[in-house]
Amino acid sequence: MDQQTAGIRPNMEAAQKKADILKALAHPVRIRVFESLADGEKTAGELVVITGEKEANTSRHLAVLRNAGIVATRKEGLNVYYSNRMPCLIPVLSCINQAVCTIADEHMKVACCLR
Amino acid sequence: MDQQTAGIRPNMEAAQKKADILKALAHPVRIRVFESLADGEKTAGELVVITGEKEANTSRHLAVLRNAGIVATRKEGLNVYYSNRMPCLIPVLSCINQAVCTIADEHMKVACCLR
DNA sequence: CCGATATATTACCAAATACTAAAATAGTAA
DNA sequence: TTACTATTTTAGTATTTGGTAATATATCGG
Repeated sequence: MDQQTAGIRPNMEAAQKKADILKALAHPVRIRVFESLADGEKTAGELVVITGEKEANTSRHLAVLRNAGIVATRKEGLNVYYSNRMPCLIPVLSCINQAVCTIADEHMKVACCLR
Repeated sequence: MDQQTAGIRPNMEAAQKKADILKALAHPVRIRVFESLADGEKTAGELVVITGEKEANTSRHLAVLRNAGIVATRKEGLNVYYSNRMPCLIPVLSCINQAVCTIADEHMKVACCLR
């Protein structure tokens, strides 16, 4: 059945997988986490500070990123270090930011992202 | 309060906006719609066929894309034509696809995206 | 006006997601 | 062992999202 469906709608399965990655990134806390990992691994505790969220909440968001395969973890002593396992997604967020700016510019007629 | 918060956590507002764009894309039906608009505008009816979903459901997904500012609409007679208003997001989906392939390769130890 | 067609919206329910407090796990060190 | 720290998990609830059927809106051709 899966193969037949795939024959009829070849992009369905792929679209689902892409959606899974996008969903994993589609939360402000997870975006902030992921962006902050661009310059190197950080412990869960450091990420709690960066997000400004409660430990449990940050931990759950980290689990989402980990389950999606976007970040890797490494345990050292008491600490768990998180790192970016999918560097190709960094430019994606820049593109998204461009889109945000395009929309903002159209809405407010002001240049919002000069840099 | 918003400005103070922005001072403390400068990326929060931006992260929220990026998340809004990502969320708008993070659904297989919407991904398929958006990808199919890469080669030109299509009517809502054509998109219903492409998605294989019920009209009402496709329409709701189209509304999500429209509200996010990702697609534009143009009415001509009875038809509503949808078009990509954010072409910069097309390469984003290629990058996402790369990520999907990376993860798939790691999981099954098979090259999945030779195309 | 009418009926037909294309699209959008509403109302409703089920399922998924987000946040919190509390408990559990795991490592370290005394 | 006990105590302490870092992190994760569980359980609870609240909010959001997704799908469907029914209804509504809009445009065209008589």
